[in-house]
Amino acid sequence: MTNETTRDGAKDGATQSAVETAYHRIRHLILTGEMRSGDKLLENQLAVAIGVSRTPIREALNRLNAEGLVVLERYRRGIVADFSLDDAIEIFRLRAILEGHATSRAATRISEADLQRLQELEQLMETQFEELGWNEHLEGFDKLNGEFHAVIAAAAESPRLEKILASSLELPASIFNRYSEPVEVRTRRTHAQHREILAALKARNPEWAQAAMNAHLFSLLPTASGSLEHEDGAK
Amino acid sequence: MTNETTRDGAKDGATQSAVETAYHRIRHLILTGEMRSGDKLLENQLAVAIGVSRTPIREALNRLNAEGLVVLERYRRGIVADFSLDDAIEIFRLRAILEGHATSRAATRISEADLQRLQELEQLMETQFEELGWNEHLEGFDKLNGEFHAVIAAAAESPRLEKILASSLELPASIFNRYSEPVEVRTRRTHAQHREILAALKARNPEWAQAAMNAHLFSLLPTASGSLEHEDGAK
DNA sequence: TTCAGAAAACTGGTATACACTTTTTGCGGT
DNA sequence: ACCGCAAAAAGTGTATACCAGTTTTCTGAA
Repeated sequence: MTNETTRDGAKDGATQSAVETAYHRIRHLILTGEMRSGDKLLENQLAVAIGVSRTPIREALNRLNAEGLVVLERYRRGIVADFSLDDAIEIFRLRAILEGHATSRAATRISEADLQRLQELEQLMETQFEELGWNEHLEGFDKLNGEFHAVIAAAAESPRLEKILASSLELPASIFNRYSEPVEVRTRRTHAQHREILAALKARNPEWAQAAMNAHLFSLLPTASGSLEHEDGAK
Repeated sequence: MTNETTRDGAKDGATQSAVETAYHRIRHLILTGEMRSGDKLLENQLAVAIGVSRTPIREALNRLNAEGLVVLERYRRGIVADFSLDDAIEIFRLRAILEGHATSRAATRISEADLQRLQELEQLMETQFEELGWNEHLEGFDKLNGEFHAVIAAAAESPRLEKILASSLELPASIFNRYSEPVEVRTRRTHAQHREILAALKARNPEWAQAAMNAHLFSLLPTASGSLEHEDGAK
């Protein structure tokens, strides 16, 4: 995306460290599906491709390994992780629990500015969808959708919760699409659900907000249902 | 501890990698309180102390940073993280949610052998307590208690959940003791609670097991209560 | 084709060097 | 004594080279 040939090139204030660059680049390759499950991640190759030395590449790969996006085994070259249906189910179950909790907390803490931003983001997603149709809106949609959920996670004011959601429970888009219902059927529902979450947050109603978020997440991966029943056993 | 002068020296099967060694050593220093909040972590110093080069030390520090035990900022030397009361509350809240869920799942999945092991562990904790009294039993207790919770987490058969519990929600013992009730008051209650959790697991009752685990965790940090009420709003 | 053994490729780790920052030190002025 | 501030020292971030231990690929014979 950036036109740098050698190293940083950002004339902007804070130059990113080499690890950060490498980390984000590789992560992006995996999450967008440019690299698929099982693809080889060679340190030297990545080093020249990204324009840094092996050292920061190794750190980046280790981070991605810890996040579960890359599989590293001693003396073996790294490969892009594979996600079974069970993995996807597990991820969505945990996301439901944690993001539900986050949304509940956010309901009583979120600022007016963030509410505004959420509305704006949902608006953008909907107009983009109208303009671009079903398949071409995906790239932009993922980014906006990601920010939508990230704003809520941040509003929960629980730094560890936010970090876990951002770093341990990601699923590459390509994998998600493989297991989820087709775009055509989920898109409209997603917009409606986002609006409901937003309404619940505006109403400052934690229970509603949590329920709406849970419904949203479970609907994305139908196979993952049948567990929230357990959740209220704690009563 | 080991008498190695240069490198590995373990004649045992799988020699640990240098990063693993460094990671576990430093982590141990922090969790046991041998290093306290704010203490400096110098790469060179650790390198010679542990007997590896700077490279694996850096990887270890990065991991500990991701886990929240160490604070790293660019060009600044690392320091042992500080945990405020709010941090402790957050950690216990998240542990309650996640470990509660894990216990619920474990109830329907745990093997007889693991149940046996749990009983054994609890037995050990109680006899050690009888023999050693209140203060001297702590070192051993922490280890046994850790395994008790780890066995349950593993029995939930949710690898990401297990990893999160093991790596993102740890609190150094010294910090825990600062914020928790004094040992004298919590020890006996803990044993009773462990027994109840065990009973619920044996009864294969997910709701009971989850509730018992939640009660256990919240009782350890009284200040963290007042949030589970929200949890069943999802009904 | 299949398989074993040799060759190549790759990772994990060490050592060294150097740019860029932070941290400490020391000095001059008040 | 205390401040401010510049110079020196210490420390991290990255590059590079090199080697040992493994895995992966290649090659040639059965």
